[in-house]
Amino acid sequence: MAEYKKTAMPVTREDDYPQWYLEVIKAAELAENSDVRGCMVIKPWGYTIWENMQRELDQSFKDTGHTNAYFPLFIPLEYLQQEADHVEGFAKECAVVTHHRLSLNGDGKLVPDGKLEEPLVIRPTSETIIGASYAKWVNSYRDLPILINQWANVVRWEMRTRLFLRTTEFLWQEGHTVHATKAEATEETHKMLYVYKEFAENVLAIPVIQGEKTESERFPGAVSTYSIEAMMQDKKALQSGTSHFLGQNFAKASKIKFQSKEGKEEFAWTTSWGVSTRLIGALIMAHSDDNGLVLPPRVAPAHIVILPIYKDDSERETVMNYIEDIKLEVAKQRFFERKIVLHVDDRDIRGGEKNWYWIKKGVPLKIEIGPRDVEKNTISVVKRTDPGLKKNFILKEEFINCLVETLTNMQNEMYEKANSFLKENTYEINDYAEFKKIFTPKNEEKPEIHGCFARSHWCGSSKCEDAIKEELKVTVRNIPFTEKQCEGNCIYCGGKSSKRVIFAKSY
RNA sequence: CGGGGUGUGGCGCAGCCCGGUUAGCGCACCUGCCUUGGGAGCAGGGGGUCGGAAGUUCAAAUCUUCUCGCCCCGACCA
Repeated sequence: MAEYKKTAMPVTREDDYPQWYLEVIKAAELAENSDVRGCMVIKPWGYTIWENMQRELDQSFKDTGHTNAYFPLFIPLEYLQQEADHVEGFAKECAVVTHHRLSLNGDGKLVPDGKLEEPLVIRPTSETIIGASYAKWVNSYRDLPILINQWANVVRWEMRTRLFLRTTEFLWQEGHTVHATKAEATEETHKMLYVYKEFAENVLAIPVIQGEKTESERFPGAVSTYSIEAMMQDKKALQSGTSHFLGQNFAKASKIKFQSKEGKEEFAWTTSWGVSTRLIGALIMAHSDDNGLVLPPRVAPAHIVILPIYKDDSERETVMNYIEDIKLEVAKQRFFERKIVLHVDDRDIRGGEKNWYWIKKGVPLKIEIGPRDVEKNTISVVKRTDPGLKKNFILKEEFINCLVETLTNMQNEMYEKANSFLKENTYEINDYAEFKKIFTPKNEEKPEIHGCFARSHWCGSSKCEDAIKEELKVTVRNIPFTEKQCEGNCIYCGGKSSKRVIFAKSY
């Protein structure tokens, strides 16, 4: 079968990557901009992906001893005030509630009324409000550790927004833990980063680089911040999850104190960690192609879509009966402990249109079944991961028997493909001229896909970091755990360096 | 907050400079026929107080003033 001449997306990745990203979201019906500036409506297909992510992550959190709870959306202004760096980091992007009532004015317009004595801040993150509770709950070393997660929405008043990647309101989970010792808190920070790494790689099929953030990219108020960084198809980095070791900073701010075994009063050690709906953006940009969304089976809202083909009622009955049999067989199976979701699209629209609709939505397996298949006991199946979207006619039994294996293979292939891409676009760069060349687009007006993950030496000074950022918009994504100690010279100033870091452009 | 742009059925646009029939086109939508294994075709149909307010005029989508929204570029960011 010939390759498609035309792609389903009006623009390709090569043409205009940012535009392509928006088209994929639109075509797959993941989300849309709402009337509220900077906020998005997550549509059912997109939200189901999020639910699938939530389920997997939530299980991992439970497996590592955490439980869920819920804390208020509103934070008293004074709470936010308690930690100096935290204030500085978040103050300029906080939404503030100043009134608690609406009244009709003379013109019949609703106006805010009932001014609050103390304004309330809508949480940009919850360290302070959760800390206030923890301060009450913790008295003795016997009360520790506290291992709590919350699924919530947060608001950060951003200047410029992009669907899923940066919106004013977004959904996330934030884990907040309290420990008696520094070592235990440090361990927790790393443990949860690893949970994120495993999730990204095994469930989302996105390879990531674990590492520590530099001082300039650190969470406001944290002692150290760690991240997983993923490479998108335009070779830019996307921070996909973060874990923070907060030391005793927030414990001091919120007065989380306990009496130790030795009877001494001590401040506790805290951590926090989170991933957000941004991961959906990562998913899109890591796997999708010029025909739309491509989803790893483990988070796809549906694994299989069946398009029945018939001309009249009699054929319809034959085909639908055949499909019923397949549904029964599929219902018996599980893919990673989850029911296999099979959708039959029997809408009365043209076959071609229907066909493309599901390609754009990224369903892993698309099956067409017509009278000829019923006769021959076959089905026609197209794997979304196949670049040519080739139709394969196989026996029904073969399809049923190999279903889980097929999905597993697709999941693995997606990871391998993304991993090769990451490897092929990660270079060791030691010379600034070369560094500059690779990070400079040929077309400054509308930059083409360029750049890479550069493994380069860095002296550790934020001056060099800032200078590179200023000149090339390239930053240190993180300092990977896997980088070995090795002597070298800073890519920018030539000063001494003992380790390579990952430089890249980022979202 | 600085610089630029733009508002006309659900979406994308034309018309505006030079006021004048019933404001048009493509896509989408609805109905019928026909089709259905790679994005159909034909016929008919519904939907707009032209972002808002004031003004000029016999007459305003079109001219004037004010106002609001949105988009892009810069400083900030998971």
